Amino acid sequence: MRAIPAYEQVKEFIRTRIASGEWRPGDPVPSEAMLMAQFGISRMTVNRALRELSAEGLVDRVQGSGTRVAHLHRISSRLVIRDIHEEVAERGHVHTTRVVVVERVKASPEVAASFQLKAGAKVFHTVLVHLENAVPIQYEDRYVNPAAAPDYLDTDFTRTSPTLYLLRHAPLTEASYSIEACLPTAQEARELGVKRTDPCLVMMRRTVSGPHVASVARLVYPGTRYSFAGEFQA
Amino acid sequence: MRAIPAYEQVKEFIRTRIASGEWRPGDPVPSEAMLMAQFGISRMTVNRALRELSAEGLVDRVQGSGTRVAHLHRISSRLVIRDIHEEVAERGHVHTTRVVVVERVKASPEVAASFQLKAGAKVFHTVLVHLENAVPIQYEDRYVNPAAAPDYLDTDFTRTSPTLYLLRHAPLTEASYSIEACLPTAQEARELGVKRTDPCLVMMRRTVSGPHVASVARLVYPGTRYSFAGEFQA
DNA sequence: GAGTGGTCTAGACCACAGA
DNA sequence: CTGTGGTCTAGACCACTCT
Repeated sequence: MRAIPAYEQVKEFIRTRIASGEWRPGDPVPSEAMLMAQFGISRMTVNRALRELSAEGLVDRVQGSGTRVAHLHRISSRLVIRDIHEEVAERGHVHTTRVVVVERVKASPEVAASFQLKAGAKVFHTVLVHLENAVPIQYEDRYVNPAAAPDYLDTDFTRTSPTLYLLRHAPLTEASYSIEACLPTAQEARELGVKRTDPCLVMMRRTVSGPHVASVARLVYPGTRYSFAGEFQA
Repeated sequence: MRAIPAYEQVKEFIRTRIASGEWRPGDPVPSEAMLMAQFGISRMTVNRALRELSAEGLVDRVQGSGTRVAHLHRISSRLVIRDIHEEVAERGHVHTTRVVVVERVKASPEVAASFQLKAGAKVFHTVLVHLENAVPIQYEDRYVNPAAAPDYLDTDFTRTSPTLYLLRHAPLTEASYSIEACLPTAQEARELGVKRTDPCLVMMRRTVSGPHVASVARLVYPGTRYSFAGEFQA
């Protein structure tokens, strides 16, 4: 049994008033001095509560002026890079992997450019199909920079997914992605067991680890079996 | 000219060591007592620095045990609800709107359920097509809860987008979304000027404002003309 | 000048982990 | 038990806004 910290009580007090609509965007929030008196706590504690609410985007604070309920012009959500094995396991399902290609190849001009390497430099290339309860849900076509993960090809991809391997051996420092709707290529359709006319979600992802571009991946999800979902919380 | 706060200096000190790879995931971070001595500052200040790094996901703290560099199992990115007019304008392009349907209708059972209203309750319904430089980029089919925005239908949707109107009149408190790849319906294909076999990104979005579910929208983007993109930063 | 928030200190008590 | 982080206080000085 733990007491709820004072700063949490202050945050909760303010949060509920904003959520209920009692305090509307632009309205002033009681000053630190007010809240000190009202809750009978020290200013550092009130300050922490308000500072955290500000970091969460619920209030705007202006030195010399005061604290107001923020205008939620943009509410935002977190989209996370997760290991697909973990994601499937979390749904209580069985994840398996079919290995299609594992090779060391000369980089095409496009791939070389992504890695900032010379054209023709050797890179690692894997193509895997991820299955959830034996149904294909992701086609993963990935190039890996040997400088970032020299032993990548030694991995048993049926036991350790590329994402997990890379998270462990080439800690992420930065990444970028895009999500599109596309039709699958002939090979993708065949491996995923869908028709060439079935729309798919395609995520292109580029990850950076320290000084290296570590990996460039094309992840194809059958549109009929997968969606990205999330919640926004103010 | 402002001095950099002490807690920021501590954060920066730790951040650079993590980013450079000098401290790897799982490695211990100096304890609060160590950092107090090293920087010659009080514990509250060190504590603030470490607490904020923890909130940012860069370190993990365990009471009684210590602070360690976090394993970036999941790096995350912000996906933002934005007004499409603003988004197009930011690209330096011209945004226009074609109004297809503006009506007050009895809610279907599904829509009523979303709004937690009785089946057959009256709701607002709009269908718009958003164009970027005269090319359709979004088909917006939206239901709005009259309780959350009673004057919604009076809006001139060629001048104020539904998203903007709702952000102003029904401040967001919560939202959820999903993104899928689908083929467009016959009407969507016609309005967007794409073939029925052209894959589209479909975002379903549900927004909550105070006590009400404010709006449920189906946003259809031609896959050939649009993608969601973003960056991840640790 | 009065009121606001931004930062900082030097203590304190507590809960928890690990040897 | 020692060392860790979690919380809190009662002051303090400063920078800023608004009138």
